[in-house]
Amino acid sequence: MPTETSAPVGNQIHDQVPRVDEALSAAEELCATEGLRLTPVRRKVLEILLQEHRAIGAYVILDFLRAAGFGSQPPVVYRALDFLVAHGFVHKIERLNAFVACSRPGTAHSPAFMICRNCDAVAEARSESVDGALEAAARAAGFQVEQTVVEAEGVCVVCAEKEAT
Amino acid sequence: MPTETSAPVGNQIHDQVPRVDEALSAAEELCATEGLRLTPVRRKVLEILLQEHRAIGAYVILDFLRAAGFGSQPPVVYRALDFLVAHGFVHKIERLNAFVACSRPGTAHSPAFMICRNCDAVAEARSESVDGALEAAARAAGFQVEQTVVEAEGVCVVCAEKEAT
DNA sequence: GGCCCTCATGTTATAACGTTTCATGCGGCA
DNA sequence: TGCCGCATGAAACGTTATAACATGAGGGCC
Repeated sequence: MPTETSAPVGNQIHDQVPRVDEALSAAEELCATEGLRLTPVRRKVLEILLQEHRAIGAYVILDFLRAAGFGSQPPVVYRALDFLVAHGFVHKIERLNAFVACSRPGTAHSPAFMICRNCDAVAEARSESVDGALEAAARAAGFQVEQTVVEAEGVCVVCAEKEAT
Repeated sequence: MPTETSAPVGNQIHDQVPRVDEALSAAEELCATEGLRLTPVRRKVLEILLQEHRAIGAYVILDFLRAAGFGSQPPVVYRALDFLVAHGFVHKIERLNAFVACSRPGTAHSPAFMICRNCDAVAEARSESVDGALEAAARAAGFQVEQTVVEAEGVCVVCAEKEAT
């Protein structure tokens, strides 16, 4: 199975659509075993993010919710996002003030992201070594790390090829 | 000379006030040699951030500017911040949507930050090893990194001691 | 001097992101 | 049945950031 870091970033956008249902089912199971409630709004928000497969803003999600007949006030989407982020189904991309579905839910991880400035694709990479380096620097400063934000902005393979022409 | 990573995070807040003028002069020199214009607004914004020595929001800076007789509309402060960030005098802390003076201007670096969730102290750490790890992960994904955001949120030494009591 | 060009600033308005607050409803449980 | 905890609905507001257009200061050039 290819990891996020070994697959070219730009290509991840393809080949994902049929997996949305699968990912939703997995999320439901995960919630069931952990006593969490994947309510209709939460489920819908996760579905939207899985379908987009890129980082989108809260108000874009809100538009989708409205179209699907859910409440359309900001707290609706932010509450759902709070839940999904807290339980690892979704990540926030701080650089973009946007949200993306987690590509490996259920596994504890503090991910690193590669953000293409051209096509907005966001790839989630494993970041063990990054976290290790960060943790070492923190320890030297007497700092206790609780959460990390690691985001790289640049150009994905696909867009780099286009720019080269 | 102690580096940012070897000094305890919470302590950095002290012992910095007398250096504001010094840092401002250094910035002026740097601009002179590079053909950049450190205009009054830009200089004032940098001075404000140097005095605060912690991350503050754009609208807080704007309040200071207003009090100092400068324009008080958002674009005034955002334009100054754009300049200062672009030329490495100031960093944006994405996690906080706030800005902090660079502790090592003039030296090319993509810093890592330690943010205390209790006292809001922000320490700038060197991140060579973090960047290296990130760069390696990116290369494996065919991704060209242009900029990085590395921020750790947690508890600084001083606050950890207080919490322990 | 007069002209033009560039860059910085001033100002109005608006977009985008996020929270507070209070009310409503629904399921579990004593 | 009443109570409680949690999720939702909705109104209002607060915060962060940008677009768009006008004004002005300085520098080079004829």
